[in-house]
Amino acid sequence: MASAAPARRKRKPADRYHHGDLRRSLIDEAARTIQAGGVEHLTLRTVGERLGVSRTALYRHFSDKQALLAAVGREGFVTLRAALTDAWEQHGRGRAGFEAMGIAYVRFAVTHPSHYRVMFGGFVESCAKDADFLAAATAAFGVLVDSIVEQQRAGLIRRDDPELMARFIWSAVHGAAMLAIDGQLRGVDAQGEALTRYATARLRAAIAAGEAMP
Amino acid sequence: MASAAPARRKRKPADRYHHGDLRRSLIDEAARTIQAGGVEHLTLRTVGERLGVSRTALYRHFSDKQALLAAVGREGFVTLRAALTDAWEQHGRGRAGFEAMGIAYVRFAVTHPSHYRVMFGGFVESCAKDADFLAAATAAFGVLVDSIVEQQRAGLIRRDDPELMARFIWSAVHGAAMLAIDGQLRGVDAQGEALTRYATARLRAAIAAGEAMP
DNA sequence: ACCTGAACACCGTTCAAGT
DNA sequence: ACCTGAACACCGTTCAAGT
Repeated sequence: MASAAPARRKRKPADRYHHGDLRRSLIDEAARTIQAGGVEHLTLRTVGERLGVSRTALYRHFSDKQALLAAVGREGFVTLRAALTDAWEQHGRGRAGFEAMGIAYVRFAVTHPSHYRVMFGGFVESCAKDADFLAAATAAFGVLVDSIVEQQRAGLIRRDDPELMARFIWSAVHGAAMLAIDGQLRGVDAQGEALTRYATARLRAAIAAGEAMP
Repeated sequence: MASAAPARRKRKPADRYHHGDLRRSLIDEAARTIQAGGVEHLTLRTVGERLGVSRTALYRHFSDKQALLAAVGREGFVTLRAALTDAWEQHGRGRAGFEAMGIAYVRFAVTHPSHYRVMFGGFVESCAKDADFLAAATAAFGVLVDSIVEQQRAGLIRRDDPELMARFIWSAVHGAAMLAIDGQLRGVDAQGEALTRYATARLRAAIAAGEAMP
């Protein structure tokens, strides 16, 4: 990353025939490229070149470009899940924690826009194809569902179907994140902070405890 | 569209040197291809071939592929705007109309998933580049803002900043649409109907008239 | 003005061959 | 097992040339 001379690869340890952990390196390099220039700038040739490896070496570790993208997306979901869990637990697993989750979610999207697009943009064709990708996404979603169940038990929010509630909340926050990323929020509030604040406040009102709706 | 013989183009009227309205045909054909197989299946060569035209003829009408996609996306926003206006007006410009707008929105996305993705997927690079695209998107958004202002005047909903309220509502509905398109809503409710119904009901509660929040 | 055809600089992917 | 190098079938885009 910080190496200045591009054509130099003559160090002793790195020059062995077998690359240390090429799979890991490929994912990292792909993620870096995507973060820097968007998915459309990711080419297998460049990523191989940057790692000092043939452009077909990748096929030992991934079935095709899609699979590499799926792996990148999967890691995004792992990171997102960690961020959500953190927010929820650091803020007392209650109303404040729930709001913090929403803010953390949008912040993740805004700071990793291209990564976020790989996760949701449909680049991973009918995600169902990649089991790992789907599992990571489901796990991230699970954090939200769990927090909803917990709040229901504490009498903080309505007792509607937790899955349905989670989808609704996710929709709203995901939508805010997308609008922020897409630059639809021009001028003031380009980062979507005001929108996120307003959205979490209104969502709280929307799901406040009351009679259940079966 | 219904022509069976592929290699036959010898009819008298269609054989003139100048194509009738190539720009229109290009947009239509591109939209058709996208609807059928997704954006990634759109190639300029095929679209030209299908119209019986050189693959470079397109450059007389669009600066590049991006510009063609922007035109397709623009038309999507025009259609969406019409659908929203219809729903709003056909259902009495009130609470029912507002709900109908949400349902119409998700229905548009679900019935034109690939088209919807072109509009929001970031394929049109930092949409700001294409003025027509942006104008059409803003116009569609305007229908929502107008309906909010009208409902505020009628005392039906809170008097928060209409733009902010519109962004919040849009976020929620856009998010539901994306989840439905992405196939994240597997099994039951694959079309997102239950989610949309629940979302509109909860959103109504979220923005119900009350003390304003400046 | 509008369109063509050849050419250019790229892609992802395959496959026999190397170590 | 892991990687290479040449080859294949594609792209979008350009540009001189045709009508």
